[in-house]
Amino acid sequence: MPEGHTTHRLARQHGARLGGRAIAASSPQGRFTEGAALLDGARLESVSAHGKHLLYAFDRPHVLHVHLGLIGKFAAHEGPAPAPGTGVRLRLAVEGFAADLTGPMVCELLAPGEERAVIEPLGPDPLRRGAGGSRAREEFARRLRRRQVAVGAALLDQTIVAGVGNVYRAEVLFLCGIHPDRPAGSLDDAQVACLWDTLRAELSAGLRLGRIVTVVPSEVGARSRARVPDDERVYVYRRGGEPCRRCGTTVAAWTSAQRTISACPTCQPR
DNA sequence: GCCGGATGGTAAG
DNA sequence: TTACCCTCCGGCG
Repeated sequence: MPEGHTTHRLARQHGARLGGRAIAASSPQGRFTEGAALLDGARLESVSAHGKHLLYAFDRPHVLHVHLGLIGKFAAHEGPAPAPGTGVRLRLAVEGFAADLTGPMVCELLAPGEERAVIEPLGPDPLRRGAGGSRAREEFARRLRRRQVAVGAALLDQTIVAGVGNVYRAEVLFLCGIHPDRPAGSLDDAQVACLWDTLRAELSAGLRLGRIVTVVPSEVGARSRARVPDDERVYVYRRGGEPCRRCGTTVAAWTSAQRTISACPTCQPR
């Protein structure tokens, strides 16, 4: 389930449980054997998330770069770690905790300085420190308006905003009442501000809860986000053909930026 | 048991 | 635009 809230959650968890300690690194699957050998026994200094990218700094020159992609996962094992499955690309372990990485799009070691090439192109990340300031919001607005594309496509472009995926783009556009096919350059200041503020709020909630819940709890009869049932967590994502939770209009679905997007034609007028 | 899609991204045609 | 990579899981027979 990898959008930005997932990487930031992992960065926190791994920083807390593995940081400051000597790590046992291995590649049970065998596809990262050399990298794991270079990290084995190193002390983990810090873990940081930049959009969907994770960077692990050690007391060694190389930096571990992980991108989960669509299907990558980190499984956490508290206490004695079980024997790793054959699909585990990388296990990072200390006494009492192990993190098993499967199916990542990227798992590589970067030479000193190479992290810049990963981080520099990224747009502002709504979950990074400083995201609440005016500078980050203005940077988002600048990058969004610079491009002559539909706002639905723009939100998936990691050089415009980092960490947004297919769920949050659909949900945030619904929450702001903006049709995904609106040209990004046609949005007014209030709409751009709404997008940024809503991205920050929703990704933060996802980070806190560990799952994506964008519905206002009272609208589905729940008392808090944490209590919203799994099948009522979102307004429009993957709900094409079903009635809008707000107004009952049939939710539309089509393709935008090579991915399926959904929107309510009434709540999100063109 | 097989097929296809999924919260992602790139590279080739 | 299409193909492809990575892994798992649900739907369908």
